[in-house]
Amino acid sequence: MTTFAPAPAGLSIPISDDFDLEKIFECGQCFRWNPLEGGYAGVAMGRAAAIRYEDGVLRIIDSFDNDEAVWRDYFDLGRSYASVRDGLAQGNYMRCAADFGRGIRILNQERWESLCSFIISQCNNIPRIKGIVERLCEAFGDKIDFMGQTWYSFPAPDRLASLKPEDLKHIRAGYRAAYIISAARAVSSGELDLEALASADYWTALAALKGLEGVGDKVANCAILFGLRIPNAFPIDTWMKKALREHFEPGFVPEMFGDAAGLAQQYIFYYARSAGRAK
DNA sequence: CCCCAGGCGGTTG
DNA sequence: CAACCGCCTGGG
Repeated sequence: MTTFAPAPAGLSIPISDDFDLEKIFECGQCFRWNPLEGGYAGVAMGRAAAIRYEDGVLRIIDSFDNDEAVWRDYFDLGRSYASVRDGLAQGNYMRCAADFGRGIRILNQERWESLCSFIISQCNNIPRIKGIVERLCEAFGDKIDFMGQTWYSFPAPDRLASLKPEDLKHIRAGYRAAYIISAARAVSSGELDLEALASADYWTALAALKGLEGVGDKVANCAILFGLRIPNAFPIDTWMKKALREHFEPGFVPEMFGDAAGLAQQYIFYYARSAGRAK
């Protein structure tokens, strides 16, 4: 410990790759970030944080230790998105989608939070998903004091495993409450090892996750892409179905994108959804 | 009132 | 196999 080096107030990380904070937080991959003063504020990895991006510099101040490595990993800064995007921009439709989604990055989110959040997402709209997730965190997460406010971490599976569906009544998750608890129990007991699955191959992870109640192809692929960080997962929801039907050959398989499939999915999804909303 | 919203699981033809 | 339907809840 040196006496002359003041503790940094926060992080300043210069970025030269694709990076658009609004697209990253609004493209539907995460549910706990909200706009604040030209940037975003929220909670990830047990840290409340305020984040902004201006003039090519990512500025972060968090409630814990401002560990640059943690946030570099979260924003996937070790991967060059510009070059992957360039490779995906083939054919008119994919070129448009990739251009439109330029700046999206796939966040490396916590495994359990990602799985649980996408269980909640099924047959639901984003404002309501965010509401349910926030109520879940307020009720069962740990308090975090930050910027004069109280924030809450995402509750660990152990915390939820002992609950009964009635205990989640006020969360207003509806029929998904039972799914949340049974998934929490599977993770908490070690029956489902998310850490191990992260180093497994895609098909192994898919089969294991689909063994959970209330987890089918869509939810499993989201958890694999965003939580297990397996890059070739390809979640197909109603928007993706429509886009694939209208703009791809009937014999399309996501494997044709290889390890860039997950990012391709994000570009297609973000593009299709924005077009659908504009109508 | 109806319908839909980033599904899943069980049943039926 | 495909098609259908109920499930909780909230918003348009």
